[in-house]
Amino acid sequence: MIPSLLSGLNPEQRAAVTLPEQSALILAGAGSGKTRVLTTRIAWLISSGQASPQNILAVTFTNKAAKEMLTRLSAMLPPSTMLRTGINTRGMWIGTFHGLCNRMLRAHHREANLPQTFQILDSADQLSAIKRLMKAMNVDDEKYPPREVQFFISGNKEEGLRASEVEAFDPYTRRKVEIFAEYDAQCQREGVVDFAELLLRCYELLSRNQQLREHYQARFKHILVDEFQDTNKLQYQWLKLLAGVAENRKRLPLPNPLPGGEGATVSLRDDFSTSALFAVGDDDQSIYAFRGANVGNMQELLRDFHVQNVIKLEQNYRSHGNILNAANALIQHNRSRLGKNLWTAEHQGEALRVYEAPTDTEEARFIVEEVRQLNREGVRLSGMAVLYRSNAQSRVLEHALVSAGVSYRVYGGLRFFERQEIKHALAYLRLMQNTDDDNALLRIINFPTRGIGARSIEQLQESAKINSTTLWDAAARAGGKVAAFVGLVESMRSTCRELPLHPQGVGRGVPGASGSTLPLPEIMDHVLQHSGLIAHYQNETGAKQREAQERLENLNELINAATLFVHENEDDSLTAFLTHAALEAGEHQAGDSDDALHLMTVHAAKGLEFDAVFITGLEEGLFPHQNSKMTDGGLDEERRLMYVAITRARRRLYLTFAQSRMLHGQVDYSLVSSFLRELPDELLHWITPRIAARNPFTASFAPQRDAPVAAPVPRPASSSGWHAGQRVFHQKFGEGVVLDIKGGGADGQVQVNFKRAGTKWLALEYAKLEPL
DNA sequence: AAAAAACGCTTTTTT
DNA sequence: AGCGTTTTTT
Repeated sequence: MIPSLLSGLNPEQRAAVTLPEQSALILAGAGSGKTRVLTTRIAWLISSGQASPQNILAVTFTNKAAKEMLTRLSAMLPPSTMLRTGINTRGMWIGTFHGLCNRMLRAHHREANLPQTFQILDSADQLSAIKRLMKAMNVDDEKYPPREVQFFISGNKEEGLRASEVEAFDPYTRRKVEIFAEYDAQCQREGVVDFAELLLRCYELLSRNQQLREHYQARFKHILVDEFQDTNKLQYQWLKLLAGVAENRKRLPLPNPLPGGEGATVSLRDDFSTSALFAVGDDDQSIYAFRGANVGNMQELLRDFHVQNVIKLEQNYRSHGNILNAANALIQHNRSRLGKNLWTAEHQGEALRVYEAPTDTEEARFIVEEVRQLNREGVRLSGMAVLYRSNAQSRVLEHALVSAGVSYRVYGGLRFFERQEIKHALAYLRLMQNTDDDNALLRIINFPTRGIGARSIEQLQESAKINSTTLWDAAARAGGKVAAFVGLVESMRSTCRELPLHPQGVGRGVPGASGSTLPLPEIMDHVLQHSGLIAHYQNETGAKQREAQERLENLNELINAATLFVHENEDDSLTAFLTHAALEAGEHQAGDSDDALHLMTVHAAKGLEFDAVFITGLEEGLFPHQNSKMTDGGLDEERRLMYVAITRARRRLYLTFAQSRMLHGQVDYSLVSSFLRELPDELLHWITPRIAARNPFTASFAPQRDAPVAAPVPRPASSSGWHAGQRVFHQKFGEGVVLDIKGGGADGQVQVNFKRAGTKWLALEYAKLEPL
């Protein structure tokens, strides 16, 4: 049985899977069988009797990854085994950091000082809560942009800091700290937690409650972490705490000298942690530094856990040689890597195809053509992916795909549970369940409109403030239309009867709330009908009718989602569903079975693979993104992103870019991405003429001149010898592209986007621009 | 109070 | 360009 688990693994993979019960770091390159190693490790621990499912805690970054791990595990631990030894996957805890923390907080909500039915704020909810608070505090939102405050709060929480712990040396920061503190107080009053709070609260729960901490430390002897390079400081602290590592060396120096003195022979693991941490990651695929991921955790891990076992998985099973070589060549431009080079036993395969389009529309058209051609040649649509840096780029692609009749699916972007109509519907449910949720109340008190205007709402807020109660309590004391609203929610609540507060056991799934509750889909249906949401959209006419129709379909889909949820989950309570909606906003997708082309951002593509991949918009300023150049190490992160993109492809890879692109409502002209230039020439096959070898004056997009032979150095003293989109060279600033021209003649100016120096206005008279 | 129009702001990536 | 917010109109 065990041999069969290990068969087919290469020596390194096998070594990783069968490591002794110690902490380890597995440096797993793209396509090196990372997930396989992780799941096989778990299966091996269990089937060799070293651990029972209860001893396993596995952390992933996406719900999708968690699900896949579970699926693979059930396949690895055959049913017969499961029956004979009573093994199933139930005892394991597998999920995202947020999911696992949520689970712990629900189980110990009392100890964590939370209502059992606490709600989770997504980023948008959080932002509106902050805006509301700032208004109440009379904070100038010009001086303190709510987005920045949100970033400040979440950023600090992800560093493990509460407002009281943030160091503020200037008045500006001090004010933000005040808002931070007030915000937390407001969340506490309203019984809601944001994403970062889930983690921080769980961390604090474990660190303050010795009994609980020891319970979980004793239980989870094996902690396995996927995508370890993406963990932030707080997540790492959480892992250390759970694994029984002294969480803060500064305050809590390491374990007392061992009995027997320095040379005592006690196993290392017992010294530094109570559990074995098995971390799998790839520093080259760290692409979430922008939201606090700390690659440095890999180094810390080696130290804190005294890791002796570092195993590199460098054999790639996914891509052809040329693709890997390109990836390797690119990533070598990054400094401070742990060092790793992928290789493959596969043949070189074909060269990477490079295409330069005059416009983004043309780029899209080309891609669609190639997709169709490949499809005719037998490549399934679902085996191909079009990747882009930012979501905004999908529009043009979608347009081209629609007109060509190619079926496609966009991943990410506007998520199902983030649509307005869905959030409205969920807000009713949230309010019914937790009347303290002011966010939810404000969202729906006048939607659909029921004659409660800004004035009345202000009065409610006043009254709530004076009596220091929630808005709901204030509303309950009001009369007129507000009273009618309160009555409406009350009546919906009593019909659905989610009232009984069912106790939740430690670490156990919660069965649906006793028989007194209406089934979830019926609750949903009832609320949609009686809240007036359905009627509201049905009554929509004119220009908005189409949109309303779509919203109605989405609301209908919400009922389907609830039905599906009830079927798939043991805990089918309303709370569980609302949690699902907040934590897995992107999971719900209809029509999974169709063969459709994949459209997604590069970020979203991590962990996936395709026969053919298109990396689009390879333009300086877009990919690498302009903003990345402002931040330290930003360009390196962009390069890792490109590395991720390249390594998604199995057999064929297209790299495309456009000279001009409609972005934010105006046409942008950019140079080709520097990443493209970092790839070795011999790996590239230019479908359009290669840039470096081309004479710009003969290229299709170059200015058409009447006398191309004359004037080798055109001094544009005369009117517009320049046009937007033209490539130029400047003595000091180097290469650039003309963006705009102001005036003609001697005092004319041109705006140029320089590759190195950014965008500048130059006087034509002095700037000796040369065409390129 | 609701709808329409004007304004202006952003717009990288996401659990 | 699209979206959310604010102002104006009905």
